[in-house]
Amino acid sequence: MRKQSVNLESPFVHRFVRHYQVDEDDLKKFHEIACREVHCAAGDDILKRGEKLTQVIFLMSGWVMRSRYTRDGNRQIMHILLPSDIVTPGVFVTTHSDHHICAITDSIIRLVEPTVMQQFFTDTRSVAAAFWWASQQEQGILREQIVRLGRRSAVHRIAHLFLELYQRLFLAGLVDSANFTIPLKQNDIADVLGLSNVHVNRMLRRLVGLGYIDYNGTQVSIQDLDGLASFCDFDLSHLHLDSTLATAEKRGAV
Amino acid sequence: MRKQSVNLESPFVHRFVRHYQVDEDDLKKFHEIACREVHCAAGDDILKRGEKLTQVIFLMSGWVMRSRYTRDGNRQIMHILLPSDIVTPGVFVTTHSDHHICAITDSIIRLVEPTVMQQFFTDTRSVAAAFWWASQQEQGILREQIVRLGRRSAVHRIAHLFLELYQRLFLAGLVDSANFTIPLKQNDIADVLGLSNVHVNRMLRRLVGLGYIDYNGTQVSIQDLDGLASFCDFDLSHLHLDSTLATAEKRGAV
DNA sequence: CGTCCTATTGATGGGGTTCAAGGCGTGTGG
DNA sequence: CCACACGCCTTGAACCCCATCAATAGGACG
Repeated sequence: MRKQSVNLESPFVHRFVRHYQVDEDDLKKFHEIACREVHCAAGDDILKRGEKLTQVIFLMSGWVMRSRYTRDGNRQIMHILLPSDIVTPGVFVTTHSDHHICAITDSIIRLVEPTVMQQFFTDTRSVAAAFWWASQQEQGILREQIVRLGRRSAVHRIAHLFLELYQRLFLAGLVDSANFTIPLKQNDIADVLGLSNVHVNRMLRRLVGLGYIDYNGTQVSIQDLDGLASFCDFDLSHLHLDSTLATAEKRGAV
Repeated sequence: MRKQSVNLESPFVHRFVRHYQVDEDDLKKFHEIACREVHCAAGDDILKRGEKLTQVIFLMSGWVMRSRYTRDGNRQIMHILLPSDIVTPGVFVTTHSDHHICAITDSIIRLVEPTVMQQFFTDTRSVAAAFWWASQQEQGILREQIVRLGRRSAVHRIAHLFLELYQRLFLAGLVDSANFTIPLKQNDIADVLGLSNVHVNRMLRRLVGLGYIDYNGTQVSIQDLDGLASFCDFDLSHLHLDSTLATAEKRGAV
């Protein structure tokens, strides 16, 4: 994994300072918190279904996924975690995980003791609020995923997913122009979107054919951001951004 | 809406005291909290998409839903709220709602000022933890909904949904035996499960034909709980119950 | 230079949608 | 008290999106 674009600062700083009203100095304290940093290789399980986790986990770099398997062996990827996301389902209550959490790429995660975390949250309320906001974002993304699966066609699902990933990478400061490296195989995309890998392939070809994106298997380049957003009925209200900030910057970045 | 079964105590008490380690006296304080109680009629909007809500809302009685509409007018019901659920997407951070919240049946909701709520949570940590747990449950349910939509067939989706609703009603003490009143039209079920109303009708008939359930449009009666659970690959780990308590009581209740 | 993994493309079939018509119960007004 | 309307359920028929099966191609890697 080579570094993408200008990412000298932590994705947390980018997301929470630039896109939420958190004081940069407060957030810096988060990086000095007592923790254990762990490097995961692509494919590593971070937390298996049924395991009980006693630490709060944050994703510093790399892509991670939450998934479930049905009895007949089909996989559903429910959510994709990007740098600056909270990996642990619950920050306070640690229950047995109801799903797998697995590294898609090589990743770096940070493990924090719940007591440390709670102390930090009481000391630094602004950051606590920011993580609340992040958790609201994840819920919004989950709900959007439900709409995608329930009421959108295959082409639209793919386009919609790409726009969401792009937007979230943008929030974390991991892309500047409208293209990004996607570490998902077509098979993975299929398992995110409830489709077959074959059909994902065909619809990807169609999106390219329509001129909306370029795609070569590892790199997604969105040719027509607004056009694609309109094509697949994408909007970003579920990310709970202040005003239209992100949209404005998004346009600026094209 | 006539009262269902033995529901003399609050659904909150039933859910959090009987199925979570909350002290009953602590939880009683929740019912004495400063609040405004509002009665909603079936069909009333509680919160429209885009509106900003400044109060924390709890559902005391009735069924409520979260939904979204796509550009072409299709509705996706993302989540169904039952008594004892938290209606407000976030307890602390109040953002603009990214979805509609609407009463399915006549309902009673309780509005609490965020400051009051925060004070209550700091005073009564055990209840704060319980609501954290509830919020984790909702996330688990959302993820389960994603699996349902992405990787299950129509019959299985319906069966799976019915079992989940039953289980949640059971947690809130709103059912005793394995049947319950379902206020959802077949059209609503279709919009929960990403199907057409026509196909929902046919698959409901099939479930009845297979002997798994009885269904007359308003009443669902599960004939073979374990058989149905096995049929549609249902398990309740996403509800984060302590041990197999609920399963045991479920069996006892049949 | 073979092996493995992923992408790609064709052919076939099925689960589910869509369109359309009819039935049934309930309420409502003449 | 009947007639009509309306909402919801039900059933049939045609069609289509997408899954499945299968075979080929194209790297990456040892």
